[in-house]
Parts: sequence; structure tokens; C-alpha cells
Amino acid sequence: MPELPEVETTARGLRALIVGCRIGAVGGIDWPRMLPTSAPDELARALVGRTIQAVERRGKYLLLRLDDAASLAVHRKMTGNLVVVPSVAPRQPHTHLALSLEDGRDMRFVDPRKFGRVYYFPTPEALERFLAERLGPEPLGELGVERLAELLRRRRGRLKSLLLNQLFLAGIGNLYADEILWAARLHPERTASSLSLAEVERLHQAVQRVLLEAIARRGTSLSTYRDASGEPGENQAFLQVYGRAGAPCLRCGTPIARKLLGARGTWFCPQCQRPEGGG
DNA sequence: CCACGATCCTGCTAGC
DNA sequence: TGCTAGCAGGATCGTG
Repeated sequence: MPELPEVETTARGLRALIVGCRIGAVGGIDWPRMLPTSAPDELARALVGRTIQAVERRGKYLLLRLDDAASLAVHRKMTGNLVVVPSVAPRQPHTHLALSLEDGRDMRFVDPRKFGRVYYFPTPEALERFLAERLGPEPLGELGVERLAELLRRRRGRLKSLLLNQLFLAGIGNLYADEILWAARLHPERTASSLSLAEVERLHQAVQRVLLEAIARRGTSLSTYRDASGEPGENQAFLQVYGRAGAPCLRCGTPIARKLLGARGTWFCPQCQRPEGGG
């Protein structure tokens, strides 16, 4: 599942590969539902002849800025990948969009599960409005300990549910939420507003460290995630709790527990991550 | 404000 | 071996 580190890795890869390139043709659209803001032929008309000026990331959205101030926002959801390949390469299964660049390469959107979406926005304002309605602050951006403490203070929900809420922090998904909470030694069901200042500091540090280390390892490839060049990440070998039910906690040896929280698989150490009042 | 369940999809796996 | 049922989950929406 592409979360912030995977989207960031892809954005960096795409930046090196396609900034400055001009789109010569748009094809391969076999699933119009992935284009919530445009009809396939409208999208093709809007994109052909445009040059890609910048590649950015906001939360889990990958942003392509075009030379006419329009933009594309791509959300890969569970299984979507954006890859750059020679235009003559055979189209792999589940390819739903191909932007043919004039230099003989394609940027293709491949998504077996068909959850991913590609949004077209004609103006920067339309893009900004869309993002502002959905995303809170960047966890690796302006977020300081004081600001995090203030945000947590008014929330009475469970800590993990809050980390998954993109309006609270942008970019954290199920895998990194569990990794962050383990690193911070905080139980996923802790009431957000109950954290002490010391605990907020641990959480803040864990958010930064877990995400930055995952980016340094080019993301986590559990099954389908690949970067812009089609390469898997390295972080899956370094997961501390996610998917490790029954295996010993790497800090204290206690078997890792798994439970469902809001219909999401949740892994944690019942010893290191004590519930409410446990410290 | 918060919880819960349904929805969208298909590859994979467990179980028979 | 071959089939099938069920699981996985990000975002959104409706209900309590």
C-alpha cells in the first residue's frame, strides 16, 4: 500500500525521469471510473502537447504540474503504480492509463485492484481546494511538538484512528501507523487527548524517524509496490510489528498481538505498548 | 465529535 | 488437484 514514503520515493523517481518531457499521446484508458473529474476524451485533449513542469507529493497524492497551470493528482490507494517504461514495452496487465512522452517513453498507471484514481484539475486553485478539503499538515513539514500536542488535545478518538485520518496528518496509512505507535511505545487504542507531553514527544519523534527511515529505504514493498523505475523498496526487511503476529517483539520478546481496530489489522506489542493508564 | 458498517475491486490464501 | 469463500484495505458516505 503506497503511503507517504512510497509516494515520496515515486515522486523523486518521476521527477528525475519525466520533468521537462512533453506528452504526445494519451491512451490505454479502460476504466473510466478512475477519472472522477474528467471524461477520457477530455483528459486526452487536455494533456496532449503539455509539458510536465514539476512532480510533487502531498499526503499520499502524487502531483504532476503541467505547463498550462493544469495538474494531475494521482492517488494509488492499495495497488496502484506509476512506472516509466519504453513505449514499445508490452503493456502489462491492469494498465489503465498510458501517457506517451515524445521521447519514446510511456508513463503508465498500473492498478490491479482498480481503487486508484487520477484527478485532472484545470487550475492551481481547483487543485488546492481539492487538497485542502482532504489533507491536514505534512508530518515531515511544519509539524512541531507543540503543534502536535495542540492537535491531539482536542481529540477524543483512538490514537491509531487519528493517525489514519488524513485531515489530522497527511500521508500515514495502516502500515506506518502501527510502526510509528510501536516506535513511540503507545497503545493504538489510547485516547488521543490523554497523552502526556513526554508521550507526545515520543510520538513526534517516532513519526519523523519511521517515515524518514522508510524514505531512505525507498519504501516498503510487501506485494505490489514498485517505484517509478519498477524497482521494489527495501523497508519490508525492517518492519518492527506490521504483519508480525505471534513473533517476538524486537524490543522485549513478548509475542506481537494482532487485533481489528476500525476494520483494520492492527499489530502491537502488548508489553511495550500499554493501554490507557498503563504508561 | 466519534464509532461502525458498507462500498468499491481483484489477487491471494486457507480450507475442503 | 481444483474449487470456493473470505480476506486485505484507503477513502467516502450513511447511520447511530
